[in-house]
Amino acid sequence: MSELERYIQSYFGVTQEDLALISSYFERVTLKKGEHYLRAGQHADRLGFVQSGIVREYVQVGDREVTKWISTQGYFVVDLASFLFDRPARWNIHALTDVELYVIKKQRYRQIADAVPRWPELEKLFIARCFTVLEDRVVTHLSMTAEERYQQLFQFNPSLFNTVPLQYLASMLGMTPETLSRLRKRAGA
Amino acid sequence: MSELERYIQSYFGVTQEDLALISSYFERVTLKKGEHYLRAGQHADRLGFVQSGIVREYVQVGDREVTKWISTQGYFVVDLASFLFDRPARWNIHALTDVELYVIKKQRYRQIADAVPRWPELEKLFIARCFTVLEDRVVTHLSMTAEERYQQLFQFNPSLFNTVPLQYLASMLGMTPETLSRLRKRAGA
DNA sequence: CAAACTTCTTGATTTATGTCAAGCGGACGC
DNA sequence: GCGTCCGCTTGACATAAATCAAGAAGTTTG
Repeated sequence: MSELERYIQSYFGVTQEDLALISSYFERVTLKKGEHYLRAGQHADRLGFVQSGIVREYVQVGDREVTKWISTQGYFVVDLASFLFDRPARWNIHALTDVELYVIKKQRYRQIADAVPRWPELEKLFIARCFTVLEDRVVTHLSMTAEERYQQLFQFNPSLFNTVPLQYLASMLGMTPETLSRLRKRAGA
Repeated sequence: MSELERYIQSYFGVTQEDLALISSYFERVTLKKGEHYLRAGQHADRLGFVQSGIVREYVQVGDREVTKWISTQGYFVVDLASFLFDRPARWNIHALTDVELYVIKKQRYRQIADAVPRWPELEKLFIARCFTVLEDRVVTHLSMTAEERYQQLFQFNPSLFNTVPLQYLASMLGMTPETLSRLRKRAGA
């Protein structure tokens, strides 16, 4: 059972047959460190699942890059607005390490619904979960200081701070690299 | 055609028959100014649609209230995690004016899917739209100053600043009432 | 292996925003 | 109509975080 299948199983709770069917629709894609999987302005016509490696989603704002999210094993990577609504992608998606993905094209993705009748319902629940995670993230920014946001992320996933360049974590937390560096020093002391 | 029907029509593009059917599942509820529609910890077993009036969604954080969103005509109000996943509500939902809602109970809501086969798909797309709006809101907090966030909201919906107490808008924008007051003064001058 | 980049840290300083406190003014009840 | 309350503004000050600049540490490249 691949990581993808394990993930679909745990989140969507489908049968073994459906599981094999769904995962057969994906194809394996590898990215070299530094390679782009998607660039803003393109059409995101495929959905990726991170099997291994680290992927960064960012948006160019003026002369700086704002990291929206870092995806590691078990995350899907996509520009959802582009994928579902055929709009130009807003996010750049970029490999921070060598990456293995399972990827499904939009056209094939649509066929899942035919093969698995409950799929739209499962998919709805999945997206709703993502929505509620983002709701929390917004509240985080409305109610916490930079230090509290750092502490929260560190407690949730300390290993990120070994594996991901700190400048990207700082951006994702909404602070400068200098500030993150100082918070880390303070927390460590 | 009610505002609710117009809204469902424009977003979900269903037939006249489906439209009438769906809207018949809702019932009209009114709230007095200051009344709570939902309190954190309760189970949100109903979904509301704002027909008129202004509704505030907030969360208690320590000794202060953080306003997550202000809903006016055309918005749905619900704690989605509670409604879909039967978890205790995290948001308080509170009438800032007298409010007219159309409300549907979860049990009846489930019946829509039986009556309108395309419903799970439509619902998925609707939630996905909400998700992408929140994605933008997160990026807003990662990349903009308090002043830029104020400008953005003011340009998007200036009338909010006449109709909603500024303290709540300040909270929703992630700043103090004093800061919002000063930004408004500066922008006006 | 050394040079050239990156990335991170650290210090000095500036700026944006928060906090505290006082006062103004409109809305509401009596 | 007058006091009271509530929401907003304003000022003085404190603090968090950004910016600018330099240097250290680690990595990649030739």
